[in-house]
Amino acid sequence: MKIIIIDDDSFICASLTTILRADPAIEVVAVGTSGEEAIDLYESAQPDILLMDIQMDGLGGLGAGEQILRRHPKARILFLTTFSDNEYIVKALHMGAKGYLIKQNAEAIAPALKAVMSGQSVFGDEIVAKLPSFLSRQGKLNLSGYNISDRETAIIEHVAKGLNNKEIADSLYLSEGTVRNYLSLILEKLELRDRTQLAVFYYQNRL
Amino acid sequence: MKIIIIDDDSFICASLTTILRADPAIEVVAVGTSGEEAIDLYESAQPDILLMDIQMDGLGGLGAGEQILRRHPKARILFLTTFSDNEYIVKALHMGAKGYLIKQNAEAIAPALKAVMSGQSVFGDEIVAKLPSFLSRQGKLNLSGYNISDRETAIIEHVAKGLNNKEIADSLYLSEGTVRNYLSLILEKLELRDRTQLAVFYYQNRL
DNA sequence: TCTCCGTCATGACATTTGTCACAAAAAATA
DNA sequence: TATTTTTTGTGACAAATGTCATGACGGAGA
Repeated sequence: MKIIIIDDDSFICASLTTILRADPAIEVVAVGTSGEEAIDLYESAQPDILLMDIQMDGLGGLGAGEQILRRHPKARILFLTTFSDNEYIVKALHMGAKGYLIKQNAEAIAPALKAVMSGQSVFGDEIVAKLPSFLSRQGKLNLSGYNISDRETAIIEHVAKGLNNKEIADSLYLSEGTVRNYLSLILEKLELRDRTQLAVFYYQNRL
Repeated sequence: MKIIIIDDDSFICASLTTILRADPAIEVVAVGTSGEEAIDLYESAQPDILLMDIQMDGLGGLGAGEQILRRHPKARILFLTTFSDNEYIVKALHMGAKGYLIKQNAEAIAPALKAVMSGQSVFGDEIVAKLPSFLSRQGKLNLSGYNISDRETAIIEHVAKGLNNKEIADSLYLSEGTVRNYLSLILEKLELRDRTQLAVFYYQNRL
């Protein structure tokens, strides 16, 4: 498979090239040191995978990746990084990158390339470990340990949408006073003070 | 590397075994058809990687994975799935699985196993494509379009912790009245009604 | 059957919250 | 210097919120 390597540190480029050339299945067809170069080289060499540092001067890995993907939506781009920077991870995921690897363990790059070649995406473990903290949507509330009824759960979910007592009452066909009573009970059970703390609790305990 | 295969469909087990045995680097040391069996086999065979269907009767792949990871935090578990179910993806990520593959492309499993063995995590492209929708925005609050000052941002962050006006005032060395005025202004700018809606906004617009 | 529990409700009350008008002090700007 | 703007503050007010006492109703279980 044909690979292009992009890294603004030419020493890293050389190291990667040497390591990858040791694998007969991998052919390094071009090496570059900037995002701009990555775009040109991608056009001319048409590689199977583009292996690119994410932190570079000028356009940077993300910018170059975006432009390449705009022209070639099926491009396989694998980002390399020294540190696992939260912001980059999220942007790379949004962009449609095929992976995000830590430079350190160089011997892991060849297997990663093969996995990408076979249609998967590969992420360094440090990267994956950060993902759960980014996810907050979906999933039910974790109310184990507390004794919360269905009705009460419904109230909690409405509070977490930002509804006031009147709106919750209308929505659930209850009187406003009943909603207030439920809420008072919920707050006591969860050891919270007010509806805002309940909303905070909700969003911090979703999985 | 030593692999255990778990799938409640014994035909799939057989197919996977055949495919993986074709690779000399892979040794299938055990095969099972339930989550309970996975736990026993993991203990007895001590594999490098556990390849397991996520949808099974009884304990299920997630339950078995949780129990195994509790005993062996360094266990490498790779989930297989027929469909990419959102809830499973999120739970698998939280659990600390090393990957999540679609069963369909069977030839991709061996490369994935090698990437996992070398310390990466591997996800099918259909899975990765769903991730961005689970993440919201960047680290800080996305206040573009609104004109929110530093002071106001500080108030917002305190509200999002569940503090009341008095507590915010004490924390920022302001009078309670001032905090109320700021909050009133913030709510107007963000077109929200009360502090609970502000907290909800905060948690839905950050990552 | 009786009791307990969850659901639903009302009224009263104190507190918190959000809004508004107004203004002093400090900082930035002309 | 004169002027705006920003930051901070007060007091008053209505509405929303949270708590409490109290009770009705129905179902599940002892």
